Amino acid sequence: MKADQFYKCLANETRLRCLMLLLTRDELCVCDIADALDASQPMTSRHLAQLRTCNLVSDHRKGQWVYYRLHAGLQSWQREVLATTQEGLGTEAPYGEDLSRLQAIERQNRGCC
Amino acid sequence: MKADQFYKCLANETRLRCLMLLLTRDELCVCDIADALDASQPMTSRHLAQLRTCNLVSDHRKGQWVYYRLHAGLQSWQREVLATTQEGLGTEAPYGEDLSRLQAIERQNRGCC
DNA sequence: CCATAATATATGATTATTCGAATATACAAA
DNA sequence: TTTGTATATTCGAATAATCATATATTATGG
Repeated sequence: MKADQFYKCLANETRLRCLMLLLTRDELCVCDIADALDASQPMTSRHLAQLRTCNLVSDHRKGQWVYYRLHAGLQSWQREVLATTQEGLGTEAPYGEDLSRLQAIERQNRGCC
Repeated sequence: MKADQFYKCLANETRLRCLMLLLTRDELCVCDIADALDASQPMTSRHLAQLRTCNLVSDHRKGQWVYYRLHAGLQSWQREVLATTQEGLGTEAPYGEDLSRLQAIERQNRGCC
């Protein structure tokens, strides 16, 4: 993938928020991501699909849920860029809040969604 | 600056090429950048102006030339992202070629432009 | 099979980005 | 002041991205 294409994927707050969340977990289902972002399901799905198309994330269905994770084939410098971003952003809005909401969701969910 | 805004600046090959070149030098004038990129002067200028507006680079005039450099106020994680990108891209096209052309230009220039 | 939940995609409107071409400005040297 | 070189800006057209809404699709439970 070309570098500017990679950065185009990061150049949208919704997608960046998805990626920051995925960086903290092995995998996440769409509904939890949407809830954590406090965003609509279609919007969340569309941006995840775009990340999938660009091979930044991969997905797999488990029953009625679809789980996304960072793509295993990400180049190491790309993964490093994402990690650096997360450290740099720290608990800044809205990224910190997303993580708090995700944790609250996970406490509620004794299963999923 | 918001993170997605930062990445919007990197999401264009011309701007990314400019930044990669600036990362290797203390400062560069517009004409040398344009020549190194083998791009038109207006296009180079427009993208540098955009980077300036977003505070990724700063400029100063020295006689008839305008020099650009990475902005001193860049957050450290942003500078790290740029450095990681450069390492990751290595000598990939067109970034490697840009640097070769720049070096050729610098050998010719006993002064500037 | 039916109803429902989770997810994906399509549609249409709006806005943003990009580029080339043309023009403008700033400075230097003659 | 004129000429030339360096740089910036503006304009219009083409393309791309974004969002909200509506509709499909897929799987689960009854």
